[in-house]
Amino acid sequence: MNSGTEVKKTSDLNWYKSVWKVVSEIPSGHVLTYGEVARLSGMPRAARRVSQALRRAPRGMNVPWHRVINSQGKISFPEDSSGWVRQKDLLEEEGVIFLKGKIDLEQFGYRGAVDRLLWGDEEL
DNA sequence: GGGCTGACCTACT
DNA sequence: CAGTAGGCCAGCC
Repeated sequence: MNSGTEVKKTSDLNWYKSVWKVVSEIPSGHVLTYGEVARLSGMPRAARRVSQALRRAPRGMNVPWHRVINSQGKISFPEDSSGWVRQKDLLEEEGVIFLKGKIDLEQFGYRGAVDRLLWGDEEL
């Protein structure tokens, strides 16, 4: 039999797949934070790892990486980078609104979407 | 094996 | 609301 060290590697790859799946489930016009994706993937403390998983995502999978932002409601790229512009453009095309460079997570985040489904727009 | 890095998070000031 | 500090996890040198 093989040693247990190889199992760990498989486990990591398996987790990456979970991340890609979770991100792919994000509906258009909505966003999730890295922390939420990490939690939904079964590793609440691995928010940092999510960014790396997204970078390693295969092109053919069509993972909507742009729908993942940081907990401040902002894009986690440097503002002078092309990635920042690209992500902002993609989100705005889906109807996401930037206010002072930030996205209102109560409105476009997962929690906000659920709240509107349950309560409507009254408690805004 | 030790230390640095990163598309991060939370808590505190 | 903005800035700082400590913590977390895995990949890379």
